[in-house]
Amino acid sequence: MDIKEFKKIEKKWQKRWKDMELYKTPEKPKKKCFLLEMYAYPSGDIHLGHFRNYILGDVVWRYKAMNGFQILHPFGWDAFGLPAEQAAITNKESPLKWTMDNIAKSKETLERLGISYDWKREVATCDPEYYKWTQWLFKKLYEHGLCYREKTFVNWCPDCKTVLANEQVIQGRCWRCDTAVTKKETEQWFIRITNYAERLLLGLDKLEEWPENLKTIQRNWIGRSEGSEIVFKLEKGNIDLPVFTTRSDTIYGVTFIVIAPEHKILREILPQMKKREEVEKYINTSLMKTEIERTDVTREKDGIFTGLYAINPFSDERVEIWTADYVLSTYGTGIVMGVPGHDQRDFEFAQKYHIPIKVVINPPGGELRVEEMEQAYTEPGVMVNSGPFSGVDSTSGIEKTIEYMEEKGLGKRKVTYKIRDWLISRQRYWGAPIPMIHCDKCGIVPVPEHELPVLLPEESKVDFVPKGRSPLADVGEFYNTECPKCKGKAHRDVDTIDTFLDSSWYYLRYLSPHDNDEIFKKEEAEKWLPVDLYIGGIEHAAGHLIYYRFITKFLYDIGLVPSDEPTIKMFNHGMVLDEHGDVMSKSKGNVISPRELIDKDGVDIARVALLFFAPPAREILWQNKGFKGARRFLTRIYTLVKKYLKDYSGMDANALQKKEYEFYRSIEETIRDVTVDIERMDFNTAIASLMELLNRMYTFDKKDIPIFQYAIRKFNLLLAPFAPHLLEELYSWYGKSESIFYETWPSYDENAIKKEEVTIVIQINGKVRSRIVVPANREVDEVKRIALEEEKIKKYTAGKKIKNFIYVKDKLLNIVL
RNA sequence: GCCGGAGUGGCGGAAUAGGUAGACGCGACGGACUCAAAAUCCGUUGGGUGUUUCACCUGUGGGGGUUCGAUUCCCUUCUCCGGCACCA
Repeated sequence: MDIKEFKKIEKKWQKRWKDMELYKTPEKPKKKCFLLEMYAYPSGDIHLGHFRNYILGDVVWRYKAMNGFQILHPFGWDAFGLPAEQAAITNKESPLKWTMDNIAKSKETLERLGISYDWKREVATCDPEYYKWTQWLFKKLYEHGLCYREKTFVNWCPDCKTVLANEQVIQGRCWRCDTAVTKKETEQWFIRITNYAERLLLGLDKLEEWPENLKTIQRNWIGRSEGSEIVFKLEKGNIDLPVFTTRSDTIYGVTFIVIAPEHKILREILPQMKKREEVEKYINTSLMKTEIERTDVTREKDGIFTGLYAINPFSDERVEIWTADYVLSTYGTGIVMGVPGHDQRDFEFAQKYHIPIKVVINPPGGELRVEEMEQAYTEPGVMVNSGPFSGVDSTSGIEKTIEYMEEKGLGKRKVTYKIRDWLISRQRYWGAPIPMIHCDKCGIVPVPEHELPVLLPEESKVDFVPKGRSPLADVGEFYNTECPKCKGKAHRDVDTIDTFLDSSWYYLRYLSPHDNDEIFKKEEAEKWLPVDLYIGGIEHAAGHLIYYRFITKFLYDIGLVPSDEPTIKMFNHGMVLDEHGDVMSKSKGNVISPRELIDKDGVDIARVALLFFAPPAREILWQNKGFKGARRFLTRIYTLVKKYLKDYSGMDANALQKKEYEFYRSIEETIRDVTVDIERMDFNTAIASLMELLNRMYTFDKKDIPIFQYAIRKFNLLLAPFAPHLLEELYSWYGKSESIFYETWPSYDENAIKKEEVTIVIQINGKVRSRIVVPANREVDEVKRIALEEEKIKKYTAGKKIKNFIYVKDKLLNIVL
């Protein structure tokens, strides 16, 4: 079959489907399915990775449709973000136009790919009708005390000239431009996601249909750690120096404490220091360092003694106060107690600076001697030199010291998380403006709801070249405003919202994308939520998918959504790599565009090839050759149907001859296998089963009898989700006028699958020596008797004593000699 | 360093409540069709040995174990990929 024929069919059906509104979301779903794939960032055109993701969803749509589901299958655009602005800076293009052109192009490609989206529900986050509600959501978070402004040291990308959330720093580098991230002290907006840390963690246990590795990434990211906060006191002056520790059993071994260089307390106590200038110098050098330099594990730790002392609340001992940049200001209390005897980092630090080392835990049955120690002893043991706790087992010592400190008011039990509050303001133009107003008199005042959206100023008035402050700061008509409270002079917040807030709730806007009065209709939420299946890449595990869960929990708490988890089943597809296993990228010049593929082979062939290459969860190494198999397969079915399709008015399975009945059985088995495989998203093996059946159809010699027509018809239904255009065409050849996707998915004949004859493997000592064909369901004795009469078996058993028989019914007999 | 995932023919990959390893496809080889080639159709195809329409040996990264029987379970080790990485 000519490729042109495929393309003609493709065009024909894409048009018909559009005309008949095949993908339209039903108003009143009886059996609902909310099917979601991650929306796309419109940078140029859809790429092969997207294509793979979207055909996975498309197969599910078609399968579910044939199983009687009413489906919501929407699509949209993650349309705000830096690349658009970058295009504006480098090519003097309008960010809006750049974005809209890319959306148009990508959308056209998606339509040509025949993906089953209900385009009536399309959303784009840069649309004021959309970002109005992003701003509304920001305000809601603010109203519920989950949004606050704070001046602190934050991640700063010197290239993008904006701050970054923790999730956007990948191994010390900016997620977008790969520049080493530095620290900068500024005032920023944060969202208190840490309030939800515990629930985000516990919720994972209930997500049974989420991949285990994805949940592990989230667990690690949340990083729950149980311990206690112990309050050391500054020796002079009534200042608290709380430390967080998981090892309160080592409290008597503290010989110093370390404060993070950017810690506020350090600045407070600075005036008391004799060596103030040196300490200030150290602090400044630390702050100059990049994230990579500071977190380099191989680097030797350094620090400086402040000259001040603190008091250990357990022992009343005086300990040195140091500052060192290996201590992170954003974790725990930003102050760490140094126990060199029992923590390797503290040990190295103490050795370098000649700080005393104390043994307070002895190994079971042993005794440590400081002079002989070459490293810290970090294992459990017996507490010694620990006042009232001496002799206590160190594991239970943790609990006992906590009880003690709570009783005496020296500290308290504490759970700490690695996850940080979400830094959400960005010093860039192309995003949703933060809907807040700063008034000298009234402070921070939210923009009233009826004034939303706060529109981005026109592009012609904006200078996009980054200056380290938001471009909006220099647009007078945007900046200057009136305070909603006192009506006095005020100014707008000039930052824009992190695009991860846009994407945290986009799935909800699909529920009622054109509603101007509400973020989404509650009754629509009741109808469709939660998402039944969400398909996207694993790279979003510790970013988008955490925010997505978090915002859902928040909206659940304020009564807007019926479930506190957004998605029942999550599926991560693998990446599409080039033939050498490298990521496809423009700079490498190894990009293959979906358009290129479908121009050459047509959509159905490209779909089958991509689906057949590997299981969807695994990565694909691109192979041009692989397409040949898909092309052959689809051509073969086309040719066969064209040649042999006839009228068909049913067939009687019971009247079939033996060979025909076996053919019938193989059809029924294929129905079962394909169904099971699709349910498990094992699309590659589903297609393999269909290939097997097709091979059998080719070699089946009576192509003029009803059973063959039966095979054709079942085959068409089973293949339809994978190659929809072609199968729709073949279906129309039966004289059907409706779409094949209104057909019912075939069920199979249970009785036919039960075999009346089985092949039993005969093993001698676990090695296959022969096979016998017997009627199904035979007992061991009968099989034994037949097996022992086999010539091949006799050869082995002659003169030997048989020790044992292992029989697995209908499968195997193992004779143990 | 810690936590995940994976190692199966020339290649992509099947098969794990332990039970015929290599489904299906690519490639290769042989045959049919053809003046010829392509396409198509029909076969063969893990490696090895032999007396080569058949028989045996060997084989799922390496080593060991449990078992009548291990790609599957356990221990150990190597390699690759991914996540986190001074988190106190």
